[in-house]
Amino acid sequence: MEKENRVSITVIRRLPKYYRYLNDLLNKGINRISSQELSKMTGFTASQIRQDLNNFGGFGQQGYGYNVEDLHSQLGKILGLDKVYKSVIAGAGNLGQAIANYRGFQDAGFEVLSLFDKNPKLIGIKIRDIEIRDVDEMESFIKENGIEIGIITTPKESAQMIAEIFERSGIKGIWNFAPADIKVKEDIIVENVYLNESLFALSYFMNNKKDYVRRD
Amino acid sequence: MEKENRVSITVIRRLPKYYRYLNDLLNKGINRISSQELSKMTGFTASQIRQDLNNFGGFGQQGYGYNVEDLHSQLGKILGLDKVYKSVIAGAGNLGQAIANYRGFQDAGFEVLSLFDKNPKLIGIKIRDIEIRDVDEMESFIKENGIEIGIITTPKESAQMIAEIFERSGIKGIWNFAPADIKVKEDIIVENVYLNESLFALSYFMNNKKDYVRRD
DNA sequence: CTATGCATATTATTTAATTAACAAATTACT
DNA sequence: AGTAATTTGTTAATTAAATAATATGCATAG
Repeated sequence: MEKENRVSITVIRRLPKYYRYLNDLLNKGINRISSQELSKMTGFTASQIRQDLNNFGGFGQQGYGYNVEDLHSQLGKILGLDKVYKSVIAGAGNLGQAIANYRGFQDAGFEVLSLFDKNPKLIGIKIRDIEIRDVDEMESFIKENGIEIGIITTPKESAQMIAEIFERSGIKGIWNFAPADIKVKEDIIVENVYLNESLFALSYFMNNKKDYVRRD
Repeated sequence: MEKENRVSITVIRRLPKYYRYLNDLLNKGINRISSQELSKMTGFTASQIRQDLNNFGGFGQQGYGYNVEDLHSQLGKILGLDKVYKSVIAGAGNLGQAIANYRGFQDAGFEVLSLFDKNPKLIGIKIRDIEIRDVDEMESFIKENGIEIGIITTPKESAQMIAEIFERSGIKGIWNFAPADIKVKEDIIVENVYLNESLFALSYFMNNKKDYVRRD
């Protein structure tokens, strides 16, 4: 029961990409797609695509391919995008505001209920109806509103402290933009976005073109 | 000559992490480190760390370990961080401003010379001495100033158009934040930051804890 | 209603990545 | 100085991932 066949991380990281392309197809009104066509779009091999999808069940039909709408909705369920998540953002600087402003997240079911900051100049300001509150109120806000996701967009010096508030408040997942490792108890899911690491990789490839293979 | 032993992407993506930890050690005044200690810090196995580093040469010493300052500087060179890159940002919304504001990039040698937008309300405003200009001037600005890196923080609808301006202007690398695949000629390095994919992965793991293994 | 071709699901194979093992070099201790 | 304890570089073994192959089931055309 413990070690049921877990889906590998490499597969999981590809799912959002499939989802995005299926969404594009849906918007174009295309309702049928083969793994071969998906391969051309995504750059992954057809074989890999079929294997990836079969981790979660046989969504296709021999001789036909995949139904775009069905596969899109199935992947949405697998990714948990059929639910609505309540979230808060710690750090109301440009990055925090950028995330609060981004419609794409809202549309995918990630609702930002409040931003928090310690800068008195920011407190009280609203970003698209979302109020910036004092970080001292964050813990009680999270508890009272049943917030599940905490987003860290503070400088790295504050990241751990914020993470601990999240932990105390019962947050289930953390989306961390600070270039620091945060330590919280194991059952909290932490997804890091290390922008500097991405930039450094760009820099590396610019200096070592031989190692570069384009991946979308 | 063509297929000299290329370093695998998975290795390259770990280098920035090593670099970051070494930087931390440097700031702490620690001048010696073993692969085993690095393993504890980073979560990678000691064996993997030694193998990764040996792709680029033997930086360590048997019985001693690695000299922090030396390894840090070597990795910096490998990543191309010993140079200064001139860059511009297309899209002066919150995200573009966040990047322009972020000292960390500046410190790593990524200099933002200008932001560009089509919104007349933004044009002329300065972010930390960096002026926002009309996107119509972008091509000539890039050419005149020898800009090497173009950063895309526009909505996805404009991303391809911006990428084409970058291509025409002789940009060498593109850091793309728009959730869209951009098509440019093969010798331009493209590094994508797909924030929605990261968020979807977080969502997946929150719904499928069994598949989650923390990776820093 | 049947035959042909298409495209999946699934298994086998190959390739890549990770981990383990160990000889050689160095440090640190007695 | 001599010996035990470290710790690397490197090769070998193992595990994981990607690709290829193939049998099966549907769709479509006549």
